Formats: sequence, C-alpha cells, structure tokens
Amino acid sequence: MKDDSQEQLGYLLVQVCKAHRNRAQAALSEIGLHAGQEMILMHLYDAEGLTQSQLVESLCVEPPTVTKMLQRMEAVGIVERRQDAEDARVSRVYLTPNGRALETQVCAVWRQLDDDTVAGLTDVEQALLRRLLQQVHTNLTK
Amino acid sequence: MKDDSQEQLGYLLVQVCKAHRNRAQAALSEIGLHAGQEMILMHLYDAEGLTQSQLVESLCVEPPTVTKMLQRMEAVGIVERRQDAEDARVSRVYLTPNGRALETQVCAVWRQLDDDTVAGLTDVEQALLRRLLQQVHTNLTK
DNA sequence: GGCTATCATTTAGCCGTCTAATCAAATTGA
DNA sequence: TCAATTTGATTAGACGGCTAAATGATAGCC
Repeated sequence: MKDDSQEQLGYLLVQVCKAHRNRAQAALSEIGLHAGQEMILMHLYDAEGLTQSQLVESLCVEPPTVTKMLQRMEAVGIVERRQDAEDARVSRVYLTPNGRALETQVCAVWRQLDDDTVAGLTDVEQALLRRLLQQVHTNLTK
Repeated sequence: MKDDSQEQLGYLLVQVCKAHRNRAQAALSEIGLHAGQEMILMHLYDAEGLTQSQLVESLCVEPPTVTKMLQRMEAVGIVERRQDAEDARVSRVYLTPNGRALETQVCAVWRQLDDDTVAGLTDVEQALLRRLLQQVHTNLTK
C-alpha cells in the first residue's frame, strides 16, 4: 500500500506526539487551559518564582515562546510576573490564587493521560519505553 | 530536586517530540521547507493527486491545517491544486517540478534524522521501541 | 423537480512555536 | 570611569495546529 517512508520511526513518533497533544488539548480545554500552558504551571507548582530564563531552559523552548505564553496566562489571571529585586532585567513568575487552584486538576489530567498512554503495557514494558525514550532524547538534544 | 511531575512518561514524550521537531526544522530549513510540510510531500511522493481529505486523514490533522499549508506550499511553487473533474468539491494535490525535485533531499533528511534518533540502540531495541510506540499510538487514538 | 442534508474546502481568529531584530540593564575591561 | 559586551526579556512576523462558522457542490428524499 505504501512505501516505507511512513514506516520510519520518526514518522511514528510524530503521529504519537500529535495524538498525545490532541488528547491533552481536549482534557485541558475543559479547565480553561491550552496545551503547553500546563507545562509552565507544573514547573511553578514545583517551584514558584522561577525566572523566565529558567522556564525557557526547563521547557526546552525559545524565549519569545515563554514571553507570549506568560502574557496570555497573565491576562487570564492564572499567573503573575514581578520584577526581580536585585536584577531589574529578570522577571519572576508567580501563581495567582486562580492558578494555584488548578493544581489538582492539572495533575489529574496528566495522570489520566499517562495512564491512557501506557494502557496495556506491563511495568517492564513501561520502564523499557521510558529508558528508550530517554536515550532518544539524549540523541536528539546533544 | 523535582517532584515526580517531570518524571511522567508524557512529559518525556513531549520533550522528545520537541527535540525531534527542532532537529527536523533545522534540517528542513536548509532546503526551504518548514517542519510539517515534508509530511505532505512524502505522501505525495507515494501517491500524487491525493485529495485534501485524504491528506487530513493520513496526517491526523484538521482540514484547515491542510488548507493553509497547501496555500503556502502552492505560493512557493512546490505543489499545485486542481479541481477534481467529477466532483467539483474536491481538490486534488499534485507536485510541481520544484516539488518533485526535493524528493531525494527530503528523504535524506528523514533518513538522517531517523539514524540520529536511534543512535546507540540495537536492532532489537529499535524494534521494541517501534512496537511500544505503536501500542501507545493505538491507545491514544482510539 | 425542488428542498434538505451532507460533504469538501475555506475563512477567521486564536495559541504554541520559531527566527531575527530590538531594548534595557548588568557586567566587563581597557 | 566609561565604552563595549553580554544577558534577560520583548516585539514583529512567520508557520503549524486547533475550533467555530461560512461557502459551495453533491446526494437524498418526498
């Protein structure tokens, strides 16, 4: 039916990611978020007051992406930026009460998504998949 | 250092995909393409004259996405749309000479990317990764 | 035959993401 | 000290992707 271009691993990876993102988007839209924003929130739940540069680093994303996302998230009132006291260049990001209130739901969405993702895989297979993906990640980032 | 939210498989998957896409983007920009467009081209290399609906189906993407991508690809002259003779609603997509001329380069980029992706993995591990990703894809799309 | 429903595509508008260029503050160095 | 560089963030503009709504053409049905 098809030649092997669609049989490549990269092709499969792209399809998996699209599916994963679509699922995330569907679930997150129900709590008023867009796919990607939950990443920022999760990092803030872990450590509030992060620098935008730190978010850039953590999310493996470029500075303008973080700037625009934060502008929108600030506009809807789930996040807040305040200038750092010691270095006027850096702005630190904090959760608003509304942002903090989403924590349990965001975590629930991700947990559910993870459960769906690995459905039908044994614990051994899950560990294997994680290890292989980590290797791939290393391959692609260095 | 971090709680386990960043240890979830979904998080890893997202990072891997970003890295993969970034790599693809870097390589494709050198031949004048944007990440994602090569997917359309690969399907056309396999079967020219595809319907936009068929592309929507194959790419697991929504109709407006295909419309806009094709408009741009048509504007730069690598693709061409012609109305179907029998059904005036459907438009079929064909390669221009310029589009066809990119085939070997597009394939080379993807082959190289695949090689980088699975670097350091044995054949057995590669097969395993493919199988696991296929299972995940099934999980996330049904 | 004509009215309605369905189907393929498009438009409008948003978001995440990128690159390139800009701005402002801090650091460095001669 | 002060000019030059570096660094953190933003703006501008493009593209892939989405949803919702509109357009146009075919197919059904009475």
